Amino acid sequence: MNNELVQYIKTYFGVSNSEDQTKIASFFKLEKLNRGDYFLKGGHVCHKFSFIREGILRVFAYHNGKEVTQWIATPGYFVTDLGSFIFNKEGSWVIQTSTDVELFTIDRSDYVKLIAQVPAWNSLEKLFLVSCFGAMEQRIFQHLSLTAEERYQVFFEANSELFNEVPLHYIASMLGMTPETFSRIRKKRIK
Amino acid sequence: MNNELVQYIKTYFGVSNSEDQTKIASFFKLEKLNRGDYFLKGGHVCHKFSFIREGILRVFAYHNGKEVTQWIATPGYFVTDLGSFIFNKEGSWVIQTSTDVELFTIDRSDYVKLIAQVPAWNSLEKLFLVSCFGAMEQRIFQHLSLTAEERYQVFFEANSELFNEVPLHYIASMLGMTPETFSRIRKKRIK
DNA sequence: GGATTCTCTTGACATTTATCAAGAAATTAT
DNA sequence: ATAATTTCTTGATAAATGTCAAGAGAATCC
Repeated sequence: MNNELVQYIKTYFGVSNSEDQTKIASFFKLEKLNRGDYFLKGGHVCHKFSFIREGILRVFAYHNGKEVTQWIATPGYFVTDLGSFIFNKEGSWVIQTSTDVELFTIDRSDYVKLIAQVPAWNSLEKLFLVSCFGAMEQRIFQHLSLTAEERYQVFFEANSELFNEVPLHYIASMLGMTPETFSRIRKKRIK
Repeated sequence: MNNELVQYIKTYFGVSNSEDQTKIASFFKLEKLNRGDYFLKGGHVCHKFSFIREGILRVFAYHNGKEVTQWIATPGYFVTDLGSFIFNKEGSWVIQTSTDVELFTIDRSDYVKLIAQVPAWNSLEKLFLVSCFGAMEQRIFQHLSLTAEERYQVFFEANSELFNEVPLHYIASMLGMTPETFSRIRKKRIK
């Protein structure tokens, strides 16, 4: 387990110092959730930051009474409501497991300790956030410059496995189209 | 000048320690650009991070030979190609002034010194990035859940001054619609 | 200050995407 | 196993948005 987590930490934060790796890893605890459980309920403060070892979670919010999927979080990546976790304020998102899930989780009080005990942490986390920032810029750019069909294609090429793992209307929503449009694009592309 | 910059630094990073404020401010230098100048040219590495004292810059990229505006940067905010600046790699964006501009600028070598001399910096910058991260999440959510007209309305309510300061087709592009659609929405709303 | 370019609008029309309704297929619950 | 629910597809139609073309007005250049 620790090796796995250490690997995530290396990948995410580029920690090369092995002492830091071990120290950072020691703050995270294995957490299991059942399918359908909430990682974060609407209107609550998010007190956890987790790497996903196994399983899938969906980040969404309501708009006009409908669920709009903002992101689908998969193994090897992290999950949290970042603003809520860092600033200890009410979250913007609902986060729910879509399958049974295994996480490496740190809660806020341990996170505070981690920052105190690993001086490099803030720098590492900053670099990590800059990477995320760039990914979000690209995602916005796609909405400014691509059609629904092109967004489908780009996403499919990078995430084809996911299409067998979650209801497709989650992906449709995350790409900013209705399930019907999504279905018609698929039909066209399979021919 | 310094007071102004110190104010930005307080606003952005929530620095309360006045010694840090002064120290941070001392690394930034006033830079003036003329209208039409490039802050960052396509394919180059971005070696600056700047607060905007006066004027407007546009962040864009090309798609199918057309300029797509990703962001319009205004006074009181910052401008850079973050991933390029931090990781010293080729930028994703072109950044061009839309008016004459006055900036408080730090270049990469001074940025390295700043990090070394102000221990709190990484932590401050991290918090700043988390805020930006949340803003981008919201922007994506708007593309998933709002129509062009609704995006217009939300943006107009928060940024009405901007509509007198830049060509409207920049704003149209940034909101993910054509200038024609933008124009028709305006017509409808003015009545 | 006249020419040129850029900006914005408008109309006609095409295309994309959403909506509504229905049903088949798959999954889940009892 | 059966029923209930969810997921996915399909068709018909409506609405939103894009494209192309033209022109008026404003800003900019020489």
